[in-house]
Amino acid sequence: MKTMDKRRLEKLTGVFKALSHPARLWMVEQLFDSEKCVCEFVDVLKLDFSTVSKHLSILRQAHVIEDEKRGKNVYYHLRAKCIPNIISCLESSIGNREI
Amino acid sequence: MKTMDKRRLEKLTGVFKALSHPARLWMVEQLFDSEKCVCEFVDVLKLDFSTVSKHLSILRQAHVIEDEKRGKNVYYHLRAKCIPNIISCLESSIGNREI
DNA sequence: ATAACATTTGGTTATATTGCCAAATGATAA
DNA sequence: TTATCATTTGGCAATATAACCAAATGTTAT
Repeated sequence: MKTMDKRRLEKLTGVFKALSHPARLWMVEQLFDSEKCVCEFVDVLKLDFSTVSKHLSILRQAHVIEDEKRGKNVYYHLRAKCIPNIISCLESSIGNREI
Repeated sequence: MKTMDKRRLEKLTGVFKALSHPARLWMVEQLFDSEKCVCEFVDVLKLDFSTVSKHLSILRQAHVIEDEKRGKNVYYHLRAKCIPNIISCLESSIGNREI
């Protein structure tokens, strides 16, 4: 495992780690077709505003999503455009077969 | 967030969680072109045998890899064949741009 | 300027993950 | 059978993560 490989691995694992929480993955999926503001997530997830904000921050740091302040709100967009494909690929590869 | 969606999300986050550790992701990459036995990973990673075995177990439970006992050894194979594509897709989407 | 709103940050506690060691298992070799 | 080798399992300590609450920030409305 080379040094440069280490940094590459950390970047990649950062993305996977960001996607490895149900609330975060769900929010990412909500961004597939349109931007959302933080409050929209809070309403549905029934988590504290601060909790949702921290989850979004983890996704942003991993470059999965990006934020845009507009008026009083912050809107989040999908940045890593390949994630929809990744999810459907994994679902057909793993999700179908039980056991 | 529907109930069935919840199970789907947990399955998917299980895969992402499995891939979200540098040693595990590295081992998965080693399996891209050929099977490996546990001892081969231990030698390079310099982690305890038991630690490596547990990491592999997490990957197996997530259906990312599968094991095959042969003689004294256990050989691991890649099971989720789309993972090489996923990684290269993420690398071009995220890995290239700094900040 | 002050108030109200949306979001983030800091702090704390509960839970989960990671790593090692030691012991258990399971297969082959002597 | 006994010994040996490869791997897994159980248990423990250190660290990381997730949730909440309270306080801080920044923006718009009055």
